[in-house]
Amino acid sequence: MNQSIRVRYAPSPTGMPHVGNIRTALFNWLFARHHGGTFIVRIEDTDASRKVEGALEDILESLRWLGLDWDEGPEVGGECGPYFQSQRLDLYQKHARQLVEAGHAYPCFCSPQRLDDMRREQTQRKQPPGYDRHCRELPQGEIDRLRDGGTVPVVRFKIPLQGQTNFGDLIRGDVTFENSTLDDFVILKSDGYPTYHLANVVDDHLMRISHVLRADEWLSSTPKHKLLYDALDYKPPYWAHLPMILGPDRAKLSKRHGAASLTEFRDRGYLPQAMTNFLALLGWSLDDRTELMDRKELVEHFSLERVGKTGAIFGMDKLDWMNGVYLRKLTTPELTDLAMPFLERDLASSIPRPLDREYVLRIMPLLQERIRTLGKAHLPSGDAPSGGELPELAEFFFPDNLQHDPERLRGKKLSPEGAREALG
RNA sequence: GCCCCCAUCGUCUAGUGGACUAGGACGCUGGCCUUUCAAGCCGGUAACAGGGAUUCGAAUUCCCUUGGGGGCACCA
Repeated sequence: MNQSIRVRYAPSPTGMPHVGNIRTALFNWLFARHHGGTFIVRIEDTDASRKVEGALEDILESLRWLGLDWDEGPEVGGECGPYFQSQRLDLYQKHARQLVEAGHAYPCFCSPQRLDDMRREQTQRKQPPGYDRHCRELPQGEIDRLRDGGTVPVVRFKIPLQGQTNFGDLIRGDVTFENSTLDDFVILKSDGYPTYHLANVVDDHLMRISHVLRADEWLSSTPKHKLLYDALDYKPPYWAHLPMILGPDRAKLSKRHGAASLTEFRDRGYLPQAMTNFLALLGWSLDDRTELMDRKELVEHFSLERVGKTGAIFGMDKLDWMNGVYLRKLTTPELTDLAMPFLERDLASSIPRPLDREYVLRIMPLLQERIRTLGKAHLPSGDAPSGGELPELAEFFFPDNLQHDPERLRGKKLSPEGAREALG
């Protein structure tokens, strides 16, 4: 047991986790398991307004589905709890206060209106948008006056006016930012909640996180975090920014990419072992030929050194192929058990329910070698069907539905009667 | 607009100065097998973004250009 390796997956419950989010969770989990370390789940719910009902359950369910068990976090607790940031507000407030007292942060009374106007003007003049540090050097008397006047300030971090901030990244190498390009970001909002930056740094330190494995999109906020660690006199963790998973249009994965949520893949009939294997190969590889690996092999071989730097498009074709491979690895009874709920759900309604498992078991060998998913796509987004959906292929063997089939089957010689005959 | 990151087949990738006439996989495609389809097996298609530099020798090192992505909120 390596006591020093502690990593976390820190999702925000603002929606369904997509494959990019879960790939990050997977890499953290693989890294922890490979090193005999600890995998922690922490919920970053510091924005009440963006909270989505059911998102938390969806996140945990996605992790469970893939078998990514966590050692500390929701439902299991742990010595560094609570694991919901909304239950740790006093800690962040204490740290914010401490930073103000040490001269690393300051209260800012600027109104949202003023900030908005300022940004709009900067953008118009094609200047980089950023806070103008209006409140950075307010005299104490002025601060007291504004506070007494009822304005609740935010707390901003003081970025050094000169110099540069440098940090190492296990995947990217050395990265340097000019401090002049960073602005005095908010660490504590006026409602008393911390922003991501503060909460993240405070918690990673308090939870003794050794390695921060997160998506590339965070790279440009890392200098802020580094500065925060320095100001707090905390030792920063090792950073490893993972290449992003992109949509077919090469852009960051988002809601409009439809089929990206994990539970949706589950509902369409993808196997968790196929999903895990496929996701592991997005940004990581073992060598020049090994592709099919089970959970145990992935844990055994995973290493940060073999994580790439290039963003990867989430390509459905290969996932469909791989799912078919895993489907074929199952024994026929195993497959039948997994398939029954999907058939009950997706077979034409004209076929009487409940389905006869014995019959399904008999036709399954004919289906197993050609299916790619267990269910049908139900996609409003209109994704192209994979062409290997079990219910569609299985309908051929249910007489009630025969009249609809002839065109769909490429084998023209085989009659439905012949098919049933072939079954013995 | 500014800052940061990245750059090998359509896609996922191997490759860390010579073993590269650039390897594997998906996809596409030809064949075999097979009563059909599929699966399986065998084969084919297809890439080092461009330009300089370093070197006896660059996919591999450096610089520039171009391209792509990400970030720049009292969101994470």
